[in-house]
Amino acid sequence: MISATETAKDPPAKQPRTERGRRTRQKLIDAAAVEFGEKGFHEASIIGITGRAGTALGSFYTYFDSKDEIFRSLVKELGDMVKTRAAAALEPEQSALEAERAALHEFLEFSREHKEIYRIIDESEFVDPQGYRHHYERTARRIMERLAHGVAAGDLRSDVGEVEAWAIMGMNVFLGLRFSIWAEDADPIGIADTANALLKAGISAHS
Amino acid sequence: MISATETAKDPPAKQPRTERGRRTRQKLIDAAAVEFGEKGFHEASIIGITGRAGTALGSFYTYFDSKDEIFRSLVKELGDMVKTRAAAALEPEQSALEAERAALHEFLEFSREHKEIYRIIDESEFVDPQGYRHHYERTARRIMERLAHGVAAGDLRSDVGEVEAWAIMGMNVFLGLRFSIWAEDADPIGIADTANALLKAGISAHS
Amino acid sequence: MISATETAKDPPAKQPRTERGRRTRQKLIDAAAVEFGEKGFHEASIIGITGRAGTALGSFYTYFDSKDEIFRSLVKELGDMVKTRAAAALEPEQSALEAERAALHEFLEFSREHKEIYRIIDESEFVDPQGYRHHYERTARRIMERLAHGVAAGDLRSDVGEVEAWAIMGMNVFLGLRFSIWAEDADPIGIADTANALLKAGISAHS
Amino acid sequence: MISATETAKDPPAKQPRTERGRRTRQKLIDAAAVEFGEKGFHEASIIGITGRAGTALGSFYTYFDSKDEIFRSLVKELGDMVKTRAAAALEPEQSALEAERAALHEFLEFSREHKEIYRIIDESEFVDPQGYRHHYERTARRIMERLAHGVAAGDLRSDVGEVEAWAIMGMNVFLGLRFSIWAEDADPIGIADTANALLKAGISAHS
DNA sequence: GATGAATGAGGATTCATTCAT
DNA sequence: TATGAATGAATCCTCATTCAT
Repeated sequence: MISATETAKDPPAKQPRTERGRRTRQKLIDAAAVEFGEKGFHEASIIGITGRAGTALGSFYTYFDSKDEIFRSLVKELGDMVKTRAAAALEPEQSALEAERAALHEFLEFSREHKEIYRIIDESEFVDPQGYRHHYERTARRIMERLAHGVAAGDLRSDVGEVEAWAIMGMNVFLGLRFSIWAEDADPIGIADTANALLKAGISAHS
Repeated sequence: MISATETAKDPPAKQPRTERGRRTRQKLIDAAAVEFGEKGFHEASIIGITGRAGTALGSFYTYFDSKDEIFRSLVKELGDMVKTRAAAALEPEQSALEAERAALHEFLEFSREHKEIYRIIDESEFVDPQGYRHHYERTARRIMERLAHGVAAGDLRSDVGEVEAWAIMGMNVFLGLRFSIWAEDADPIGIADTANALLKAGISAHS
Repeated sequence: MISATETAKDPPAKQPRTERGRRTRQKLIDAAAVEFGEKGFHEASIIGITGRAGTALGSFYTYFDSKDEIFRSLVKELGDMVKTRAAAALEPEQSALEAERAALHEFLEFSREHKEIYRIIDESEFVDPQGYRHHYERTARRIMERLAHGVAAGDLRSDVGEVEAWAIMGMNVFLGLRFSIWAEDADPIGIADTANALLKAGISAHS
Repeated sequence: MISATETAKDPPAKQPRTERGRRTRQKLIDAAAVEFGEKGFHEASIIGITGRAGTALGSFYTYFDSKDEIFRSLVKELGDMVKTRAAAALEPEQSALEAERAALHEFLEFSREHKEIYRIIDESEFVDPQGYRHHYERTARRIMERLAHGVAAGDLRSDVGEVEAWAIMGMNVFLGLRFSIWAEDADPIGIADTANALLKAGISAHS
């Protein structure tokens, strides 16, 4: 149902062969994150990227085949960062609900540090549809795995599954949009607690 | 879920004076929905739109000032449709939870009929950022109003508020993405029921 | 052996729909002949072509999809011109040898008027290999047909065929290069007579 | 037919000092023959050449000043090869016609072994126009000298001269194109015989 | 109103050549 | 000598928009 593996073949790409090359490539990726985050894919320009990176225009093509390719690299890198950050926030003995609270909290913090992530992931729907879909499917899968653990541990209702995973992901994404990107007018911990209360017992008065 | 976005000042636009003109204009709007939905804003072209509409390139500018303008018109039109549909699905005597279930169910059905809506609303983030933000803020506000009703009626916990509204909107949007746009491998009624159970009592085993 | 037909499908191309458009297109073709003849394909530029044609850069793309395409159109046009001119020079009652003399003479004259033809046909070997091959194969075929007539009429030896056709074409092309393109230091009529004497009786002293 | 083109001043070029260097240089020349023959001058790239040669990009400039220079070196090398081959095919006591037959036959064989020669010589028209012209003028001169010998020996008509030399060169080049490069569907000996019969007595039935 | 030709700013991309290691 | 990263000039092509008919 949900694709089971990371894309088999990362494009072989032009991998730098020296340390100096590796550094230049990274400068370009970082610059691209800023440029794309600020202007969006279509308004962004290679000149803008290399300008920010402090390299010559041509150097871009030493490391990337095209504007599309660096964008895709960026989407993947951001996805990896989210995954890493989320994983780091989890602790072995946590209950399923505590894990979701920690994951959301971490995501809210991460989004505040990397505001560009929303525009880049959102725009990947048009620039790199496969990467876009992959991003959300892998994220949903991670949530499902956590939920499955919770079910196995007896923390969660036994019928909890994919629908709940996508619902949780949607909650998280929109809470990030509202409280990390558009305004920081509420404490991430409070948001995470509130959302967690919803998950724990719903919103009904007579639970 | 996805509602009309009225940009502050609706420029009076070039209104057709004759019936023939009105028909030509509508043909262009319909063609634009297909073109934008299929290709996204930037890949779409005026030629593509007029080609589908069966009019000459120049005729486009008889009715619209720019590519941006027809895009915004389209967003507005789609928003109006959803608004109408959503309103029709609600019933006066419904409880707050029943209203949310009905709203989600209707949205899932609508999304299946108008798959282009996701791409168009999503892309408005880049084409008409103000409209994009406005769209979600107003939708969240509408949900908040329903929740407030529920609180007043004693159906919902008294601390339910903005965070829950955004969480619900996020759930709905992502459930639509997964189960209406990407695949129709589950029954909208079942999805709506499952999501509603989450809202009602959470996912914990010991509620 | 030698392909029997003109290429089935001339690319549909962007045909002008008005008289004005037809004129603009022709201005571009004429300008391209000069530009390509002067600079060669790779040094030539679209700006150079539109500059000579007196049109805007973008107008080029109203009529041609690419630099390659106009080049190919040109190769074809030149090939057609050669064919037309050669045909016009032939007369019904001519003997085979007289026909060859007339064809060579006409070609020498034509080459003097259209010196760009050599560079363009020659460069088509690299830009439009199919067109290049097609050009010489169709020319050889025409010569073969004339020779076959001559054989049938009893003017020529009965074993005359494809080898002789290619030999004659080669003679003509190189005589044109030497006496029409590089220098006009001899009279086309004299050249044609001399070459025709070779065809008639060879160069041996004891024929 | 295709002979060495010595551009007025052979720049001393970067001669390798060591045996290892000499070998690297030769690897580059060989690789260039393949690359240019396959892609033509403009489509060929230095990276393509060094890739085939198995050297680093930068090493190219240790041995050649530019892409043009290696191209010219290649033309010269090919020319030297043909010159050697042609000379070896001629014999002292041959009649003028026999010499032409032997020269054509040898050229047809050589072209089959070195199909790249056509593309490289042809493209020199654009890359090294002086060399191109020089090449054919010198080849024509060589044929003229052979013809002059034949006239002196009484083998050939006394009015045979430059026109016939260019005609013969053209025949040979186009027979090579047709029967060595494009297809090998006929025996070089047969071709040479047929062409020689034309030279000997023409194509007329009543010679 | 309808038509389609004309316009030109704007940007991605290539690749020969230079240079630091 | 060998290596491969860095450079940037050069140009093709797109397409929204304007305009003449």
